[in-house]
Amino acid sequence: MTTFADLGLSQKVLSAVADAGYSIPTPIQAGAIPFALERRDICGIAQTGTGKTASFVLPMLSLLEKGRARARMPRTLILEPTRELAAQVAENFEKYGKNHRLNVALLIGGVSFEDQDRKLERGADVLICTPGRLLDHFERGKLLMSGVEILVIDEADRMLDMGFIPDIERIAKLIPFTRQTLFFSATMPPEIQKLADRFLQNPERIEVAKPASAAKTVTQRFVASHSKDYEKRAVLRELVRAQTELKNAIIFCNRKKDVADLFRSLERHGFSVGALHGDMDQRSRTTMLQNFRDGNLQLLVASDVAARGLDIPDVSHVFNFDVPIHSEDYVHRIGRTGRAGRSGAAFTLVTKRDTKFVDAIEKLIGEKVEWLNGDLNALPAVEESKDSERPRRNGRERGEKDRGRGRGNRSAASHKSDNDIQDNDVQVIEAAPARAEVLKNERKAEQKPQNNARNNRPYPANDDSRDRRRHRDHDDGPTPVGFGDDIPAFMLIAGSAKI
DNA sequence: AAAAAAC
Repeated sequence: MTTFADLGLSQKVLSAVADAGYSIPTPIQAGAIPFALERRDICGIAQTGTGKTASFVLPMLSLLEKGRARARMPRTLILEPTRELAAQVAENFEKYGKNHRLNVALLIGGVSFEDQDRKLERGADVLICTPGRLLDHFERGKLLMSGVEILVIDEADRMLDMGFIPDIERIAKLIPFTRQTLFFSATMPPEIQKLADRFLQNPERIEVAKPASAAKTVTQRFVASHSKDYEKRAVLRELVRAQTELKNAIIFCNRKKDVADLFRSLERHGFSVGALHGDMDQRSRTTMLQNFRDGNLQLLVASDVAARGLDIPDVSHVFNFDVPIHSEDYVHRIGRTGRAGRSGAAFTLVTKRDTKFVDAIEKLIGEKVEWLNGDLNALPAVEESKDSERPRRNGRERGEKDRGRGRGNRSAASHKSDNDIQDNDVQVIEAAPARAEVLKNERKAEQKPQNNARNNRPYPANDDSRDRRRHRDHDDGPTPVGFGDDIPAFMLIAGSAKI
């Protein structure tokens, strides 16, 4: 059997790999590493979860042992489609490069130029970049690409989706054509093949089988829901609470706004939850992801920025709050669970307007997905509850009224949009006649300009009350935002004070 | 019906 020692990697690399606990390379690693070490171009067709990153990081480390970087003249360049992926590759260089003295610079947007400039000035052996920030540095004259010996283009199909190809072409023109190019893509449709032909010279093509199709290890279920957001949120909460084996979960929404809304709603309902989408500031993105990885957050509400490539081991559940519009995204999303042969569960909320996307998904995965509690036809008509003649005006959960812990008239004006979300969650379940008003509120909330400070930082970065909150009884009802469990006494007296 | 990425 092939081991890492058979691939021609340097001792320094081998020892770091051994320290990380690996001895047997994955197929893409066994296939790509020997050719990469011979300075051949590579066209790798591999999905995430196949060990693709190490298949270029390890040989690059070996090759970089000869020579040193000069100021503003990086020796190698790795292009990634998202900031998180770039950061992840940088972590791989840390891990496997611990016996090396290489300068690695992570050039991504959303963070200050200063540190990045300093690293470029000092001479970077490895640049790991998102295209926009790299070109930004280049245009500011901080960077010469004429010394680049190895270029890695990762996730090429996704780069194409995201419209990065013109940037990539531009960058490639700035690098000597004598370079070595390592090109990776999860899929190889004709337009990607054309790209590969342009960037690569006599490449060695390595294609690995898809990891065991998600259908095998992931239990998939559709869950019928009415289509209003507050109804979907209620269905989701029930679904999450009903899971006995839930360790942690990613909840996908199609839109950034819905990520923010659902995050706030879940947080207010006492869940241990984080959020991740591309309009959040980079610091929050990094913190959220780290906290989720570390187990400090149980749920992560995310846009498709988290659907592919991010290495979050051991996610027990995936919930699709929205049915993805493109069926391939469904496969990527549920691929976040059931990794490495472990079992996983994926639930998708489906409303009447989603039927054609659901059909496309079933066609793509080649099987019918079971419904959890009956399909859309079994969906009861919108419930009317007994105390519907008394629509609630504040954010108190059903059954909470005797607890003396309502939010009173707090923030009636100051946190309007937050209250709208809360109220909708509650009112509509209980009070169908209040629907007209609720709809009006929802519309108002939607028209309200986005409050950036709030959206970008769904919670204060160092707020450790989250950790305590996850141990709360989840049926406790809404938590006043910003206090965690440390609620000032005066707030516990219903309706006592305006804040 | 979207998301992602530069300031």
